[in-house]
Amino acid sequence: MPPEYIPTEIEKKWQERWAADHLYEVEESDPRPKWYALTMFPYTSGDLHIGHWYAMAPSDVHARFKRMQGYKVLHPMGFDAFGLPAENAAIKRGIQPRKWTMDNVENMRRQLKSIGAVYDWRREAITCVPEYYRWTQWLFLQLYKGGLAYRAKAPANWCPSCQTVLANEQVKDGQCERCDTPVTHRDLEQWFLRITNYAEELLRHDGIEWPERIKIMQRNWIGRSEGAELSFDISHLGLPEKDLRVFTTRPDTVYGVTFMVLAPEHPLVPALTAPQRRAEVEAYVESARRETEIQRLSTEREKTGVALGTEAVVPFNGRRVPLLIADYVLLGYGTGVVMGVPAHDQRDFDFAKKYGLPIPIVIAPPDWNGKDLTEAYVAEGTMVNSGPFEGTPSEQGKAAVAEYAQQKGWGGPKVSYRLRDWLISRQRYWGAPIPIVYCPHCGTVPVPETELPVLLPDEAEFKPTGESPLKYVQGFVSTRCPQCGHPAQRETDTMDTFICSSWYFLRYTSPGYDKGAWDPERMHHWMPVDQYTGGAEHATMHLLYARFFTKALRDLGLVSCDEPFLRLFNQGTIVLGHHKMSKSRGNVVTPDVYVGEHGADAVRMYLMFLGPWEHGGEWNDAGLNGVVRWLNRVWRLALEDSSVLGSVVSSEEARRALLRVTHQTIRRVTQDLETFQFNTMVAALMEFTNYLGQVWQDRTADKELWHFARDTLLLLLAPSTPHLAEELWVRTGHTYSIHSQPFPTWDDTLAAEEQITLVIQVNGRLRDRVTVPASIPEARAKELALSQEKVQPHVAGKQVEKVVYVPGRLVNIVVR
RNA sequence: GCCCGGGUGGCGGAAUCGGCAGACGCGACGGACUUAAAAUCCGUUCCCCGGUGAGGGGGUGUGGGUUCGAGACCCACCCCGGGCACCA
Repeated sequence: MPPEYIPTEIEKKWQERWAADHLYEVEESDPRPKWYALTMFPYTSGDLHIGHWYAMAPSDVHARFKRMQGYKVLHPMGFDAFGLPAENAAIKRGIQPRKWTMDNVENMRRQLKSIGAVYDWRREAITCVPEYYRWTQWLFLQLYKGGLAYRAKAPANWCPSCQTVLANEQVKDGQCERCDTPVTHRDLEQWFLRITNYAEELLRHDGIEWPERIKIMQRNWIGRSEGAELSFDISHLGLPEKDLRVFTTRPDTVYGVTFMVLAPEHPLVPALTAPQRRAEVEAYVESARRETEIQRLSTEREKTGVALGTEAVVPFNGRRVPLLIADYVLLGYGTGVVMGVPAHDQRDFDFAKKYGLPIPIVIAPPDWNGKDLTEAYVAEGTMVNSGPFEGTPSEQGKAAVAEYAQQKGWGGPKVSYRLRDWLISRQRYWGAPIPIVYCPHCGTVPVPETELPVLLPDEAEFKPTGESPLKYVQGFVSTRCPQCGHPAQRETDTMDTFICSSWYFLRYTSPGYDKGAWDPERMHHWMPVDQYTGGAEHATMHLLYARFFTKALRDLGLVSCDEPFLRLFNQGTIVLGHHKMSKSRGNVVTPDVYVGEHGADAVRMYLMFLGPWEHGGEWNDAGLNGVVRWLNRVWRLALEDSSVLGSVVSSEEARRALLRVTHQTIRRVTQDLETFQFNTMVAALMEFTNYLGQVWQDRTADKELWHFARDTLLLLLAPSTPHLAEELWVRTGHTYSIHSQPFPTWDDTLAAEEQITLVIQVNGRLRDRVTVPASIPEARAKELALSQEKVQPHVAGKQVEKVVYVPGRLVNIVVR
């Protein structure tokens, strides 16, 4: 009787052995080619759920596969540890955020180790420890010195529940990305990073293999529009500003402008408001400010606005047009002012109808009969009532008008982006303090690098006041100006945690390095990341920020690559009750129970077998049994006493068949691993096991051949079920460790089919199948097909029109 | 509204370049072993007609089309998921 498969025992044993032998620690001096395999690090929520495993187990399998293929694989792990939940725990349960977070780290590290992954734990990075955020602050200072960080007062997205501002990327459908609370607006002095400087480069995804979907999302997010900036004269109002500039994608319609609309928050609104209009305008501005993002962005709502009582002059035709404000105009896009062309823009059309403004047609539809429009005509046409451009096709008119404007000094061609600068200030406690001091004499002064880190004080009141809790920590706020030594105050906002995760992949290359954020040589050695895996929900947040950071740091001479992540794969999400698992929602399934019962190997395998990795899906453990049963079969089969095969002389045919199936399996498994098609890889391994079971039962393999096939199975299993494979490898008389063995390679000649099933159709309908040599000549195949008994009734008495032959597949007899 | 994915048995899913639809597994049903159960092993399992056989017909969201041949390609539509959305 072979011993029983007790996963928990062997898993514990091998995990300890691998750690003791430093099996998965990688050194730069290792001469093998490098492979940097990275999985998005988890947030320190407290418990690893099955969704985390779904992200991490298959990516570890891929990393292990690369390892066996001869790469030295850097596959690090760490913790995204700053963030609001730690603060909420402090408020709710009176636990200090640091303690709450570090306890979670302890627990999650233990859970992560149970996966049996190749993580090199010496390289662990935890973003909330001073040794890490010291360099987060240092990087902020480099960006500041490079002119990429600035402070400005602007209306910011405000989450009333989180009591902090949010970046645009963190607002989804007008709601806070974290807590789904409707977002409002606040005017605050905030720190921004100039991601817009990189808009054009971020649009290009040169040299990186990313899913098309993610690239499209990023392109949509950046939102490049070509058009013109045109100026409208307001010099007659006697203000310091002599013109109002607008961005438009339709400069060809400028002769149709009949009004202009400013965003209610536009700084020129007070100056442009006529005294008799002031009360109404102020009331409107106030109501617009109070609206939530959702109300304001609703496209269903009727357009509202008020007139300022002043006018601008369209320089192209001298028309005087009224100035208005309306909340459909956004301060943050373009110049915050739009030209109203009611005939050729539906929003302007609706607005003009409501307020009784004229709607002159300046782009004639091809079949225009001179009548008024019932809706805006937004398609191409011929320019009419357009001065020197009369008769120009509108498509050409766009560039022509922009060009003309440039000559006349009324503006010119312009590209505009939807992307805004990244707002990084947060009125929260649990984050990296922004290393800035405000001095009454010297103004905004960066903290000297030698004084970093600016330590986050442990004691703070977590009252949700809308201001950073740090504001009330006197010992933190009160400081001296690094320049003049006079009493000064520290910035009390902390940084968006997405800053911390914008460079963690760089820190992994040289953990513990204390002369900089990373060791330039080691960073250069490992970067860029060869394979990144993680959820698609980060398309326009983390993935965009990390690319921006890399490019900005490259321009500051700190990073040696243009892109951080060469290849990207997005696994799907495991949901429960149609919701993403999250601790706050309370729908988490912990893997610990399954691991305790069936072992990590079975859970790893099952997660891969569920379906295509990119799909994710509803969690259901019903099929786990099947994987457990199979692994037990593998166990028993591998440990069968092969000495009983000593007398077997396998036939040449059986020999070739086993070799063929083995090599075909190596090919299938290898190709599936390379393309992340884990589910079909598992199926291939199951089929191979079934086949070997049959071979064993029939005793058709001699001992040597059996050992070859069995060992191949173990080697192919090694990335997926590392513990089981190791145990069986050693038990079958091999030397530890299977994970230092090369991955099997296949021989196409041996894998080639000798016999094929030739499908015989009549008029495309299956009538028979015959087994024939793969090399069968076309004439013979057709002849064979026509002579088949089952084919006869379907061709008898009919005219054979033609016979289609697809080599290696089928013959289709077309009859009439 | 616009832009991406996707829709295949009771379930998860497979199907290379247009060539045997349903691999692999779950579940279910039947059987072997057992005093019994668990475990294990064997068989059946898309639907309909036919006798439970031989055989035939239908079938990959719906309706058309291209083709010797369509799950895959084209057109129109329905549904589901994701992204963007008053972006001038």
